[in-house]
Amino acid sequence: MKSDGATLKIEDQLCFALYATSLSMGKAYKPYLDAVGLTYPQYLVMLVLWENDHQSVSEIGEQLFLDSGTLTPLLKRLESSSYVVRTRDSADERRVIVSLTPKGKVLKKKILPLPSKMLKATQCSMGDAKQLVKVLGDLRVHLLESLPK
Amino acid sequence: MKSDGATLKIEDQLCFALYATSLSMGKAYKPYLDAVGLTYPQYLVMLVLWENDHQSVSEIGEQLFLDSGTLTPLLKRLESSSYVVRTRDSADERRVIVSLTPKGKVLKKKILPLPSKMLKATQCSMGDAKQLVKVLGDLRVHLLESLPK
DNA sequence: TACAATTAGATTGCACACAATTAAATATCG
DNA sequence: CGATATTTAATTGTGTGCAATCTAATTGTA
Repeated sequence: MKSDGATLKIEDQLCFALYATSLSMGKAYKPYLDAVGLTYPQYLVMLVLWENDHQSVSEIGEQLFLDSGTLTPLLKRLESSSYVVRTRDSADERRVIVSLTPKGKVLKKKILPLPSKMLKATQCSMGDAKQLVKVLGDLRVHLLESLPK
Repeated sequence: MKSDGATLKIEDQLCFALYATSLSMGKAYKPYLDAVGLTYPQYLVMLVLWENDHQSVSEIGEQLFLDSGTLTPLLKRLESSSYVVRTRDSADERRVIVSLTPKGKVLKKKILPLPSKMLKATQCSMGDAKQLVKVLGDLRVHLLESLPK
């Protein structure tokens, strides 16, 4: 039980568990999202827009912790799928406003059962899930705080 | 508190928490791994090899839940960084054996303090971390079990 | 021993992530 | 008012992830 070997043991590592579980989550979503032609990050953007339509790229990015290098091509793909439209804000021409199309709004109804289906797949109770969301949220905050500014 | 809106609320979603936390973990590792010229997935491969040198691509993939489409280019980059060498198994020419170079072995000593540094960044106690690793492991198993075979 | 099935990697194509840079528009300050 | 700073996206380049396909090698089996 020397600490060297134990510390590097991959099975014990929280960060690998996070990494692997996150990837498996993406795989679990895939069959459902393939059916409507979305990827998981695209689905997240749709969630953000279903909550509040007409948001700028950076507003969307703040909620998802993604930058424009990721979002710009992703949003263009969502636009070419006719789920959103991108228009310049006439009040501030630097801003691009992303809005749902009718097709994008209709999709919400089709997607509604998905979160509970995924929760079932995790085999977590609602209470377990809520607690885990909190723990993960704290973890994320701590990890981001640890970054050199 | 109608369930429709609540269910789709992104803040409540376990899967988004996993996704965002996993990405932030990668960002937290980055400054340390940049210093030795590794990415996080490359670091995982090195961990696997430090535990057991001389493994095939598929053996590495089983432990990391990654396939050859991901590993082949990643391993080639590790090879061009002189951390590993890839050689055909003469007993079974289909297999490619990945082995540590002296430089790859030396790196282990330099990396040793990293896991405890990252654990500190999470602000989790060792006990918290152990429990979370278990919860995440169960979650991963359940999610992968939910896939249509 | 032929020959079909399986296995192991490599390859290809697409979609993220994200750092770094660029460009345009707006805000601000002297 | 005009130069500078800031803000916002877009662009570029690198590195994963992963499905699908391909090729070569091995295994099983009649």
